[in-house]
Amino acid sequence: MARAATTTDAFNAVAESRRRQILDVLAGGERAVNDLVRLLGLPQPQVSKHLRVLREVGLVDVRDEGRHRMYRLNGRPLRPIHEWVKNYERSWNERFEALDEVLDELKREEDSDGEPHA
Amino acid sequence: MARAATTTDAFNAVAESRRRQILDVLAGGERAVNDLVRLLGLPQPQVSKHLRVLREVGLVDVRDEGRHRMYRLNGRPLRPIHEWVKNYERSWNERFEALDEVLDELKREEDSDGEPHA
DNA sequence: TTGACATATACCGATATGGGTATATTATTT
DNA sequence: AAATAATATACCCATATCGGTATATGTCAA
Repeated sequence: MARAATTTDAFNAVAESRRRQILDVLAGGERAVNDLVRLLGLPQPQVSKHLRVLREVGLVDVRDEGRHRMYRLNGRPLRPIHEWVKNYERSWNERFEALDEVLDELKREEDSDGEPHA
Repeated sequence: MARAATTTDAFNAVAESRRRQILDVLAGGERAVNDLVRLLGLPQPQVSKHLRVLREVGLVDVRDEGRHRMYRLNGRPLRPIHEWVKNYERSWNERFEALDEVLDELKREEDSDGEPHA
């Protein structure tokens, strides 16, 4: 087996920064493909391919409008990411890190227990 | 170019669910590799390889303790993920989605403006 | 020193990827 | 119907991946 398909997960789909950029643009409202092409400065086929991935994981919805295809954000599949990562929020708090260092200190003392304080 | 290296980002590193599992275990405290092997039921080489990736993106720290290597969580690199994804939080709120539908409704009416109501 | 334990790495295979370029598909205007 | 615009897809390539298995490295014990 190789790496999990990009279409497996929102996790995998969103690992690509271009796709995050696309979502960031769409967060400002519906857009046609060419708008995205212009705004992101990417070749059109790439944009279409990224949009396909995003669509397959449900992160965007499409709507036909004349000869345009309007893509719209659907953030729902991002929820599991948020749920997962938010549990780690405290781990980058300063207070937590301070506590962490204290624990390190204690651990170090414990390690050198009984040895002379060189 | 192929897909971005797993060691590029926390985004990429964490796209793999096994690595998320490892972090979840380490959230409970420092662990030796074999502990992780037992707890996750994965072959040891795989665990070591995943730990390498996590180390390279700074998500874990290592400490030598005798013939054990103790791995510890460092959540800091997850912060950008949290920062990014939290901006989409409102997009899966029910209220927001309700608003969204209203806008759809308006858009549809606008589209059929002037045409006979078939 | 020898042996046992803990961990890391090397190697192999299959696979999906992202980028590029060309072309197909579909819709619109004239 | 023909030309044009908007978008999707088909190919090709190079590459890093994960899984598996074997082995190297390092540390402690007897």
